[in-house]
Amino acid sequence: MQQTDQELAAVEDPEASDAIRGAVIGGVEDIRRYIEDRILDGTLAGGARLKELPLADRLGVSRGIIREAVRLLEQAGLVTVVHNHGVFIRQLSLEEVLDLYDVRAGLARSVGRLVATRITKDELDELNGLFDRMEEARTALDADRYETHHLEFHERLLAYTRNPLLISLHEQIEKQMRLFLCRSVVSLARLRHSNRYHRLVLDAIVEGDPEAAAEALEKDILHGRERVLDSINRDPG
Amino acid sequence: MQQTDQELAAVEDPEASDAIRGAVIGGVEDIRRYIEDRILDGTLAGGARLKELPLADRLGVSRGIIREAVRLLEQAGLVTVVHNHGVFIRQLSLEEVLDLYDVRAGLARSVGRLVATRITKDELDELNGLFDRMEEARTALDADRYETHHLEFHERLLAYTRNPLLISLHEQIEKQMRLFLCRSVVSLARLRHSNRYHRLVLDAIVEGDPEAAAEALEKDILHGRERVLDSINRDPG
DNA sequence: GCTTGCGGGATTGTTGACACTACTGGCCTG
DNA sequence: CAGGCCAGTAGTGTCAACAATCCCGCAAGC
Repeated sequence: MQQTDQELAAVEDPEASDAIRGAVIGGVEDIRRYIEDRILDGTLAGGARLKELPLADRLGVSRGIIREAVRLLEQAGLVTVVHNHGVFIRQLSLEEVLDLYDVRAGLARSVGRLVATRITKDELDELNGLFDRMEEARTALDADRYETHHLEFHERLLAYTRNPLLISLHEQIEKQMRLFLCRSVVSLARLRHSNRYHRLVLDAIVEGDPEAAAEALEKDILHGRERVLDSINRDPG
Repeated sequence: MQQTDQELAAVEDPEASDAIRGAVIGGVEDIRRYIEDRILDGTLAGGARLKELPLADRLGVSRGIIREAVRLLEQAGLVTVVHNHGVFIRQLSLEEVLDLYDVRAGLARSVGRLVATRITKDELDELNGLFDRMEEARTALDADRYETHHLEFHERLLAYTRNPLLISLHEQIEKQMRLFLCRSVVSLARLRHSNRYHRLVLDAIVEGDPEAAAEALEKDILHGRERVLDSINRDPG
């Protein structure tokens, strides 16, 4: 809405119509989400083949719908389609995972820069509250609760950038990462060191220093990248 | 190829099969490229409606193929699909374009960091050659030739990161940007200032300083963002 | 014994038709 | 004359069937 002087466009405006409808969508998107969920929860393991007919049968829809949903997932990097052969759940090599981290590091930097610029007082309070709860969980060595708050922390951070594309890309990258490690193993070592960068991020935001916030978030991701490398070197395969 | 000790995988390996086939693909991908080209060259203007049946008829394929290609384009952010209403060429608001720049700035940073780390001597020579040719064109005020070399410069830079995901995302972002400004207007002002950051990038790479290279490339993009804002403010609408 | 050619079965690629929805224009009514 | 109702039509959503391709197993030949 709130666009008043742009109605001169001869072309139709999809947004307006979408606002009216929008509620009851159904169809391809549902199927996509179903398959995606099955991939992310490990039901469909990496490398597994996805047969269209059984899946269509199981979900009570036609193969056409499945194929459309698969194209979405292909573009999102969750499956690989081989012509005349089938669709396979994507399996990431170590190299590809490291590539993911490198991309995510850049995105994290944008997140830091934007959040520090755009955050409101209330939102900052929210982040501070989450940080405190993380500290609590950390000192109590409660990995599960720490992880819950940690996820929430990053989710909020992302939302406060107010950049839908950034949010969308970040989610896409994170989904691909989950292809590699279905359940993020929260090591105690990670628990011990993790909050350091979050403190830096919050400090930078309070100071209104976008560069420092960006730096801290980027380093956080690159630190995670090194951790993956280390864990692989220590335990190959 | 060159993967010798990973043949133990019980699951099928789509990559290997893809290498064998791969040459003659045809099908959805061709259709996708056709539509994409028509969008990027302005034949299909932003906001225009894309009717499946005429398009399928024109290209001599069925509507199913079109629909699959459209899903690809939807995920790539080039079209918007409104349920029961149609598919529209995406039209970017100024805000969305600025969001694109913010994301691209982060990606550019990753590019700089990786290139400075991984580039070879020959590749650096290649970049230096391109830079010199850009300087030539710049002093001659030959905007077209400058733009050609400029595009090549960034393309090479991107390739030298050796990060396929980064390359793919960058291309995706750039395609979306072209939705906004079909023909990038090369102003003389831009011509005058543009090579500064490229010099910084090359210097940083020579010095083997990833941080500086990342910084220069990020600033280059953010500079472009400001330029867009200025040009809009100067010439609204 | 190993390779090579060849059906058989399964799965993907593609198509045309049917069902449903939303817009369009005219008509009827107040 | 204005406003709303109602077919008609264009276009999308969905489906089931047909055609093409590939993998697997088997048998024949060297």
